Amino acid sequence: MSAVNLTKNQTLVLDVLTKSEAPLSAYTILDKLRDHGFRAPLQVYRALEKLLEFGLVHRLESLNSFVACAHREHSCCSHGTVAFAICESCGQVSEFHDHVVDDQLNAWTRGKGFKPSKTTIEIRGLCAACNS
Amino acid sequence: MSAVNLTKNQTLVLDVLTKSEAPLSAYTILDKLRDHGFRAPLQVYRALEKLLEFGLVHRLESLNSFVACAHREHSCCSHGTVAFAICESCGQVSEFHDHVVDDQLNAWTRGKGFKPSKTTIEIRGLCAACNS
DNA sequence: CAATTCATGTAATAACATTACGTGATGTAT
DNA sequence: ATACATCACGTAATGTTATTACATGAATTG
Ligand SMILES: [Zn+2]
Ligand SMILES: [Zn+2]
Ligand SMILES: [Zn+2]
Ligand SMILES: [Zn+2]
Repeated sequence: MSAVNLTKNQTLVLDVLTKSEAPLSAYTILDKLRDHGFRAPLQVYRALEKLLEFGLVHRLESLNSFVACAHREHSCCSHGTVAFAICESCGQVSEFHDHVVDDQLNAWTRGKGFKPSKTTIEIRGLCAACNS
Repeated sequence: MSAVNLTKNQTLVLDVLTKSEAPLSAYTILDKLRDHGFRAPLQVYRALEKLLEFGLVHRLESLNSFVACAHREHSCCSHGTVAFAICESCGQVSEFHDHVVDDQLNAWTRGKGFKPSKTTIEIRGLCAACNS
C-alpha cells in the first residue's frame, strides 16, 4: 500500500484537488486555501512537488494545472505511462493507461538509444457529454 | 507543396527556430530578434500563432517552448499525431510519427465517444549521445 | 472612394513559477 | 545533552511565460 504520511499542507492541497471536478492551477489552489492559512504560491508548489513525487497528483503540461491521480488504489505510476483525455468544454479529465502505446513508445526509444524519464500524453478535445 | 506566404515577422521567427539546435522560448526568440526590430513579446506570439496554424512550428508543452517542424516536406501534421523525444541534457528534440500509437489512442477516444482536437506526446529523457 | 480585413506596434497587465533567506521542529551522532 | 543535519514551513522578492487593450497603416474589395 501507499499510505505515505502527508504533512498538513500536502493534505490540504491533495484534498482540494480530490474534491475538484476539473484540474486546478497552483494559484487557484492557493486561493481555495487562503482560509486555511495559505498566503504564498510557494506553499502550494512545495506541496505539489511532494505529491507529484508520491504519485498522488499529476501535472497536466498543456494546462499548467494539476489533478489528483485517478488510480490511487493501484499505485498508478507503477504500471507505466499515464495518458489524459481533457475536455476543453467541461474541463473533465480521464486518466488511463494503455500498454500498447506504452510498449510502442518504449520500442521507439530503445531503438534510438534514448533513455526516457517521463512521458506526457495529453489528448485535448470534447468528451462524450459535451460532444453530443 | 505548402508554400504559404509568410509575413516578415513570421519569416524571421521561423528562421530563428530553424537555425536553432534546441527548442526556444518565446522570450528567447524575442531576444534573438531585437536586432531585427522586435521589441515586444506579442510580435513573437503573433508570429508563432500563425506558424503553428500552418504546421510549420510545434509547441512543446512540457517546455513552454517552440521548435520548427522537422517534417516540412511531408506537410507534417497531415499524417497524424506527432511525438517528441526531448533530451534533458543537450536539448535536442526528435520528432516522429507512430501509427500504432496514433491508432491506439484513436481507438480509445472512439470507444469513449471523446472527440480529440489536439494530442500531445512528449518523452523527456536522455538522448543516445548524452546517455553513453 | 468607403468599408473591411489583416499585419503590425506599444504599453500594460495577468498568469505561472522560482530564488533567497529565515525559523522552528525533529532526528542522530558524539 | 550538545552539536549537527534534515525537513517542513513562512515570507518576500523576483523571474518567466502569455494575454488584453488600444492604435496605426497597408492591402483588399465592393
Ligand atoms: Zn495516476
Ligand atoms: Zn466535456
Ligand atoms: Zn512536424
Ligand atoms: Zn542529449
